[in-house]
Amino acid sequence: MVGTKTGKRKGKKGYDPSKFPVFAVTVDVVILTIAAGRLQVLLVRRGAEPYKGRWAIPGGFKRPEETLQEAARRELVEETGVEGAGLLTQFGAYGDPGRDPRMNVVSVAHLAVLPEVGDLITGSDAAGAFLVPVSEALQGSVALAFDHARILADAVERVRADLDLTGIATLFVGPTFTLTELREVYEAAWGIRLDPSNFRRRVVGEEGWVIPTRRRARPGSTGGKPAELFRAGRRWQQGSPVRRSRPNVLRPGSSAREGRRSPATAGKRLT
Amino acid sequence: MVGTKTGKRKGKKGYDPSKFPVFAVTVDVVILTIAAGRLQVLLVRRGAEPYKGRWAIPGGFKRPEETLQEAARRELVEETGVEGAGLLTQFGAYGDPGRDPRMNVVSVAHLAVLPEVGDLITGSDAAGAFLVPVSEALQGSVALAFDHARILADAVERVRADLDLTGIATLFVGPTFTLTELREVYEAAWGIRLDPSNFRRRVVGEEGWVIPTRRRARPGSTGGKPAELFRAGRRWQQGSPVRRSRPNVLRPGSSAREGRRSPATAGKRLT
DNA sequence: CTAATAGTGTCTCTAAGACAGTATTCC
DNA sequence: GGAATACTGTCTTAGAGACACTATTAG
Repeated sequence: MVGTKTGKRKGKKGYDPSKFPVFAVTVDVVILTIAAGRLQVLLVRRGAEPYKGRWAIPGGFKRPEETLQEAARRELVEETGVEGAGLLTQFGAYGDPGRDPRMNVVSVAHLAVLPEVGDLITGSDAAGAFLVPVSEALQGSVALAFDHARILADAVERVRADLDLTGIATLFVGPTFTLTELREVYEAAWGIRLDPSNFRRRVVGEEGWVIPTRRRARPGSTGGKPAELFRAGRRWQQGSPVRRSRPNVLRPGSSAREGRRSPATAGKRLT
Repeated sequence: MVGTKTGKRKGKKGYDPSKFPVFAVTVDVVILTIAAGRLQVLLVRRGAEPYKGRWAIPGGFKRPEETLQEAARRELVEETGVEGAGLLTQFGAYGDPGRDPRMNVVSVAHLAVLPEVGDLITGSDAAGAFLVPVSEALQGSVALAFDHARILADAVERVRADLDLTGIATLFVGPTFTLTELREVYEAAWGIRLDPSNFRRRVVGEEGWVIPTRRRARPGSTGGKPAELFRAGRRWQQGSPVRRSRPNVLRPGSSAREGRRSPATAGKRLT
């Protein structure tokens, strides 16, 4: 319990500016990607207590001479070997008392989105890094350390909201992509089906979202017409062409759990 | 420079778990309210350096035995006398090196929304608390300490986004309110005009948003029909009935600065 | 009375969604 | 050839916005 080497309280009015409680500050990085049509998270397995036998979100101590984002990027490389994560969005700070039994620590959590994770290394104090489906990590079939389940849940909530509001969807796909790949980002993250033709009209029918390359993707082993390859346009900096349809909550005559809407293929839950 | 009493680095692989850099952790609270039809922020004026002559967002040191939210609530009361801020949303952590010249500090910023601030006290180390229009604070006519201008800007951005996605609008109004009061929340925060009749239809025309009390508000000194008073319904827990119209960015033939849309009273910029 | 604010009714138009049909590949 | 995937075109409908009109107050 190193963190209890705190400053002393001074009277009832607060703290003397030169005496204050000290904390460790860590940066955690939730790395999300889509593989096999599912949202996956990169977790590390650590040997030492109190992590033993549990999975953790990669992270480590912030240093005074670096920003939070720089610290996140450094820890990411050190622990997992993942480099060049284009965007690191900070989405929450976690400081409940006792969340780490070893010390007083506040963790600042970041979200990184990648088209794919490369070769995973075994970092300094990580006994291994692996991709795990988000659904499994959240449903408890994968045991997470400390409050990391809550952090992961918040990260997923954030990415779902950001798909509505930002161009984060394009970070899940590579430099060129097919419209099906892009559509599957929304489908995997939101857990819904989107009509391919309506999706195409929304994205291609307006300038600035996607720029056609003159190339086509090779069909998979099951055949099919080769899909056109696009690059992301500048407009993603302003938002997203696709919006999550407003869920039919609290409608009289339909339960929130199973909304019975007559016009609805989109917004339909996946099974 | 108290914070430089850091732990020592160990080799090139990271930190020894028992030796780590120590930080002060502060919680800052951006208190927003609407007064005179404008979004206003509660700022404190502090006497001592390096604050001297500058305004600051209220806040103070987190203690190890409390959560971040508890710390925010405590500091809020101590510094401004504001109590019962229903909701404290955390929206960011700030840890750039040197952002506070006195020590290594990471600040976790919170957003509080109130229908009105009561009597403002002069807290422990605050030389006074005052309401300041957000526009003035952001345009620099009010000098803010450290990186507080950026924190405030992030807070405003967050509340704007939350108006779309959450029931935060109801926190700006009292336990009962008129539809005009509610509409003015969106108008003040988004800086747009909304059509009163369409706003009414959207909010009243669907169950669960507002519950009529049988009372009416007294008109102002300029007369007018007395407005019906409502309570907030449960549905605000799921979202908002009103959505910001998608800004017409990058449309061919219209600049982002002055979109010339034929059908548009709503979404029109305020002057 | 007039000015001001609250509230109703109705029209138009856009964009989302449903879905039938065509094109091009793999096996 | 058939199955699978990509893409096009069209119809329907919900909802946003515009706006004319009525209702009720202060002065």
